[in-house]
Amino acid sequence: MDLVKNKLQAVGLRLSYPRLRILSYLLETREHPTAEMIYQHLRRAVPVISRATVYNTLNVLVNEGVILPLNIEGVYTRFDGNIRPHHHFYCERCKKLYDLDIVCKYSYQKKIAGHEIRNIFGYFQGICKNCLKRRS
Amino acid sequence: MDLVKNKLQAVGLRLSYPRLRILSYLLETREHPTAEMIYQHLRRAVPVISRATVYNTLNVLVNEGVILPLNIEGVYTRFDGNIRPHHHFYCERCKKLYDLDIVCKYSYQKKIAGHEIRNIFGYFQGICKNCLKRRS
DNA sequence: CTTCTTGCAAATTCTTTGCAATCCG
DNA sequence: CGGATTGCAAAGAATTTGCAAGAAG
Repeated sequence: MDLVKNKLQAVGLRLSYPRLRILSYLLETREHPTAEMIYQHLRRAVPVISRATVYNTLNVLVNEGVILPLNIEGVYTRFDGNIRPHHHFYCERCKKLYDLDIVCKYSYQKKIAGHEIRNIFGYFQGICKNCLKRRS
Repeated sequence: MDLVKNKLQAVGLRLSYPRLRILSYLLETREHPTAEMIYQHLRRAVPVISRATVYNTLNVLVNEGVILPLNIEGVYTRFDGNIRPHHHFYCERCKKLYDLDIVCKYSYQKKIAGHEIRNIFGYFQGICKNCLKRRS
C-alpha cells in the first residue's frame, strides 16, 4: 500500500480513496482488466463507487504514466499496472491476455526510422496453450 | 482492380460495388484509415453509400482475413490492406500512423511460451520525425 | 478554506442491427 | 429467381462530461 501511495505522490496526485483502490488492484492483479471489470471488482469491496470515477481515474493514471492502456481487440481497453515494456499474448478463443517475458531488441533504442520512441506495444494473437490442450 | 476482384473471389465474396471500392481504397492508401475516414472518402466518389455498409463490409473483410484491423489508440479502429506481418509507428502528436519495415524475429516461430501464434501486432509510440523537426 | 475529486445522470461517440428494397451470380 | 448485400434509421455499447456535493492538503 505504501508503493501505491508513493506512485501517486510521485506524480503529484491526491490520495483519494477510489484512486488508492483502483491502482492497488491494478498492481496486484494479472488480469489486465477492463474499466468495467475494475468497476465490478471494486463495487463488491467499496461501499459506493461510480463507473465514471473508474473511467476518470484510469485516464488520470494513464496520463501520468502510472499505468498502461492496452488496446487489444478494439472493444474494451484493458489496463496494466506493470509499466515495464513487455509484450502480451491474446487468446482468440478464451480471450485471456497473458504476459510474455520477451525483451524487444528495440526497447534499448531511442529512435526508429527517425522517430523518437516513447513506448512499445506488442502482442501475439492465437490459441493459448490451455485452449490447445483442451482441444486435443 | 483485378487484384481487388481476385482477393474477394478467393474467399468467396460477391463483387458488390461498395466492397470493390472499399477494398480498393484500402489497398492503395497508406493512411491506415478509420471506418469514418473511409466513409468520408467514398461519399465523395460514390453516388450513395451508408456508414453501416462501410462498417459491415470492413467486418466481413476482417473476418475473411483480407484486411487487418489495427487497434492503436482505443478510439477508432484503423484498417490496413497490407496483411503481411509488419509493425507501425504511431505519433502521439500528429496522430499519424507510419508503416515500419521491421521484421520481428518471432514471425518465423509457430509457438511462443506454448501458445500457438497466428498473428503478431506491434507498434511503437512517440514523436514522429516530422514533428521532431517542427519543434526544433 | 480552496482546490481537486466524486457520483450521478445525461450526453457523446463509435459501431451494430432490423428490415424492406435491391443487387449479384 | 433466390440468397446475399445494401441503405436507412434506430438501437446498443463504451466512454466522457457537466455540475453540485464532498473530501484532501
